[in-house]
Formats: sequence, structure tokens, C-alpha cells
Amino acid sequence: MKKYWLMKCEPNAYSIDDLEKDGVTDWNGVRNYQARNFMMKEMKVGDLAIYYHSNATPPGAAGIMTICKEAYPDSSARDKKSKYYDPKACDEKPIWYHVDVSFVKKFDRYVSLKEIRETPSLSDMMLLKRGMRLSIQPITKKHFDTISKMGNL
DNA sequence: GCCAACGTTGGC
DNA sequence: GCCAACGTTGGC
Repeated sequence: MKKYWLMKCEPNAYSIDDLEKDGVTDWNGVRNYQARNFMMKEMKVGDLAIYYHSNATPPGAAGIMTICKEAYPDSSARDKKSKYYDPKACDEKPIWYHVDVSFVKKFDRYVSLKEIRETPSLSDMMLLKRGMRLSIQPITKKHFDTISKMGNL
């Protein structure tokens, strides 16, 4: 059964345009156990995800991607020069894992957080919960389809 | 830049 | 195991 996700990234760091250019990328740098566990335990190749631009002006949904490789160790955790370096990670115990995602499409229209908030059928999204900062969130097919429809002309 | 909310750390 | 202090996230 295909699952649906919302994955946040700051466009300053890596945007939907970067993903469009690269085609595929590893979703590295996740350093939160709950988000990691979604990638390790729940995500399957073929799942679809909304690419969400956080800390953007305005924040919102920028496009769609698909999971194209199941979770494997995040090498940035063992790279001393990376800002995601974690001294507790080692080859025997990588701690941090990530999936690979591939570009599907950039929305014709950016769907801002404000619009998401104002759409009744999206009102139960985890994203809209107060203080919710989890960077990878499960969403329903209904959420996914609704946002896709808003984003595609 | 501010700050509320959250997760993590570390002393006890 | 508690919890205060701290660092981070992310909207505004």
C-alpha cells in the first residue's frame, strides 16, 4: 500500500529547483529520531511525497517527489566537515539513515502554508498543529491529492 | 530578528 | 529518572 509524505527542506539549503536539476538526491541531514524512523521503517520505494519549503517566504508546498531508494546510512554523519556531523555515529553504528528521492514535478503554482491552512479538507494535517516541527510527516492520500490539485493548473 | 515550542543534554 | 538549561526549528 503506497504511503504519502510531507518532507520539509529549507530552500536556501536545497530547493525543488535543485532537485529538478539533480533528478535524484539523498535526503541527508535528518537528525531527529522520529523523522529517521519514518524513513527507515515506513517509507517504501514508490511512495509519494510533497516537497515543502520551510523557512521560506512564504513557506509552502513546492512540488512532488517519489521515494526511489530505501533507507541506508547517512554518510554526512561521519563527515567531520559536514554540519550534520555526529561524533556518535560510526561504521558499525551509523545511527542516521536516509532515503533517496527523485523529482516528479514542480507545481505550476506554489501552494503556500496560508492556503493550506485556509483549506478545510487539509485542516487535520499534522503540519498545521501548533509547535509541529517534525521534518518528515505522514499525510493521507486525501491531503496529497488536494494539495496536488491546488498546485497543478 | 523575535520567540514559542520542542528535543536533547547532563547534573544530580 | 527528574528536570533545568540549552540549542534548534520555523512561522511571523
